[in-house]
Amino acid sequence: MDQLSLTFHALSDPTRRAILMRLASGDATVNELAEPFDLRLPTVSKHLKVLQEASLVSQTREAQRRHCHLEAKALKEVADWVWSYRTHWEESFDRLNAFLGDIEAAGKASKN
Amino acid sequence: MDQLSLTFHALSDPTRRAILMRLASGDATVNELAEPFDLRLPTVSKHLKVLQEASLVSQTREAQRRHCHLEAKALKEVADWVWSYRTHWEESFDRLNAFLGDIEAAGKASKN
DNA sequence: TTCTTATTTTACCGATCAGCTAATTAGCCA
DNA sequence: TGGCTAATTAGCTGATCGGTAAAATAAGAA
Repeated sequence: MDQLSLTFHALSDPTRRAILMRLASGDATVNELAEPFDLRLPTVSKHLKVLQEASLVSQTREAQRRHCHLEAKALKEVADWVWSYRTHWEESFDRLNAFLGDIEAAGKASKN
Repeated sequence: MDQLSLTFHALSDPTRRAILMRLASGDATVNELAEPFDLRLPTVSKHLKVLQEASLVSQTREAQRRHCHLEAKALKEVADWVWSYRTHWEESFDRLNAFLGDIEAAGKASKN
């Protein structure tokens, strides 16, 4: 599978996005990451595996503990991909603005 | 399912991303979209349904034809989400720069 | 009305997904 | 060694996925 598909798939799960958000505030062990969820440890472990395969998270070992770290580079690749569509949402924004402009103009015209 | 999960899931398939890229260059019918792929029409039709449920594509009917249109607003929501992690990839960029700076400094020092 | 074109719906298949429990690995400590 | 803690692996389930063929729907054309 290509990198972008792996990344988008990893991000398509709310639990995995929550894990990323948690890691944005600092590294954490698997147990710490699992704590806020109503999920068994193997489930969280599996989610972490998906995030690692998408290069969104890395782990370093210290004794039995695994310290998980957010790898933002993969997120930047998503940002770059989606950014290439920027002109399209700016276009619709322009069309909306033009439409609202027309309404305003019509409103002013009706007052004269 | 929440909007972001729908959108990320829709984007996790390369065929669907290719469809979006094609639509970025202009509206197209279902048959036109299917043409470059080695896929049956129902398959493409299903992909389009996923994209529509994620609000990434809209359709308007003209006779039998369905004209598909890229809806970039959903992409902007992805951009906004991923943009909130900006500081993290800038951080690692800074760390890389600092590292390269150190190497450069060490190189210059060794020449003296 | 029948034919053709455009597209969706239905029903099926094998693969993958997210969750679970139970068992296993790995490393610390007594 | 044996036990405790941290985490993964193995194996199961039901749901969803991406693909198919075949049938149904919709609307213009003959």
